[in-house]
Order: sequence, then structure tokens, then C-alpha cells
Amino acid sequence: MGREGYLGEFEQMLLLAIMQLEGSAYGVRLMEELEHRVGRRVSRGSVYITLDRLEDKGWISSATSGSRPERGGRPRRLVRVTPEGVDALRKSRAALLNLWDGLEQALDGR
Amino acid sequence: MGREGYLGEFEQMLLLAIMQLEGSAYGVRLMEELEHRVGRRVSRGSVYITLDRLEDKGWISSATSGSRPERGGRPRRLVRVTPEGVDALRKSRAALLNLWDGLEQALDGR
DNA sequence: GTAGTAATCATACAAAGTGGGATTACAGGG
DNA sequence: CCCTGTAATCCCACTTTGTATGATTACTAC
Repeated sequence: MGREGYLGEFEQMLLLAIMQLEGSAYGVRLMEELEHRVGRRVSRGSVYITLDRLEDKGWISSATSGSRPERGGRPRRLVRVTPEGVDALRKSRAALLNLWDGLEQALDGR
Repeated sequence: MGREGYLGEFEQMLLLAIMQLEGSAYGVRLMEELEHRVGRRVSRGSVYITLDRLEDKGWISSATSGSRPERGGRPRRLVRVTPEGVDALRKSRAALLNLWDGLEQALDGR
């Protein structure tokens, strides 16, 4: 699969969702964001394990938040996309734009 | 993974490449097309096994070509995207456009 | 304390993708 | 013909990604 520097589908979506939430992205919030933007239910496990992998590859970094004022809950693991991550996103976006070229009509609408 | 109706990254690229080659898409040609448009080397195995899966799921259909005038070679397995396949592509495109929304600046250019 | 809650972590499993060797079907030249 | 080269598909053991869900943790309020 994504040998050397290529993003899986879910990895890509997760990275993008993290960028969208700039600064306030963490596991549970990301699930909601994906559900909202993609209309797809994802499981917690998928999110966390994929975050781990993205971090291993250096595409995101994370830091644990201190305690919050709300009711309960364990500290959040806040993540953000690294420059390398942005780069990977750029590449896969460029590839898709290239592949879509000329097919917009067929793929828009519905 | 891609539970119920979602495309992996490679599946998506392959489907798009098939559409681009309308009518004359087959394994080896697809490898070249991907290498050209995506700038990524893919292996034969990936292509053929992914074609099998796409066909199982009903996203492409295939037919074997008769013999050709050229030098040698085994008959080509010509593939095309079914309406269901187009639909799957539409969905994942819509999802990505949604996730990219507002991030174009960061993701364009160098 | 104890209870409730919001979150992360763990893990066994299924699906997708890789790499490259083996095989097949054909066309053309002796 | 039959042998050889070639263009293509098939095969398969392996790695990487993604899923589902149960267990655990850290915290606030009472």
C-alpha cells in the first residue's frame, strides 16, 4: 500500500479534517467533523490508530491538553499537521486534480 | 476498511484512470496512465488485483479483446466503469471537495 | 469517597495494496 | 510448421491500512 510517502484514503481525510479544525483537533472532535463533512460514520478505533500512524510517519504532531473546565473527561490529545503532512496532502491533491481533469461533468451533479 | 461502498485511494485512482482512457483501458495501459498522471510507480499485481476487486463490487465490468494485429501478447482485458462505479467516484469526490474547502491556498502551489 | 462523563487506549480482525515470479496467447521468421 | 520473443494477465505470500468494540483513564461534582 502507500509505500513511501503515499496517503491512504482515510489518512488523507483525517489530515484534512485536522487542518479544518486548526488547533482544536482531537479524536472525538475529528469523528464528528468527518461525519459532518463526509457523511460517513467512522469508528473511534480507526481515528486513534490512524492518528498514531500519521504521527509515526511525521505527518502530524500531538500534545496533551491540560485539564479543562467542563464536567469530566480525560485530557485531550490535540493534533496538528506538520509541514511534511501538508506536503503529502498537496501531492495527493495534485494527483486527483490531474485524474479528474476533463471528467468534471460526469462527476459533478446528482 | 472501506466498509460498504467506500473507495480506497488506489481504487479511486484506478477508476479515474479507466474513465480517462474511455474504452481502451486495460492493465498495462493503466499502469502507464497512472505513472504519467500521478507520477507514481505502481506494480502490476496492485493493478490486476484491484481490478478484480472493483469488478467483484460491480464498479467496473470487463471483456476480453480478440486478437490484435501487433507483434505478440495475450488478449487484453478491457475494462470500463459501471454507473455504480461512477456513483462511488462522485461520492468520494464530493467528500474531498468538502474537506478541501477553505484550504486551497495552503494546498495549492508549492 | 462514589458516580457520571468525556475522552483515549488496546486488540483482534478484515480489507486493501505491494512485489515480482509464473504463465499464457499470440505473430513472425527460419 | 515449430521455435522464439513479446505483451499481457495471473498468482500468491506478505505488509500496511482501516474497522469494531471493549477496557481504561482522568477529571468534576456531589
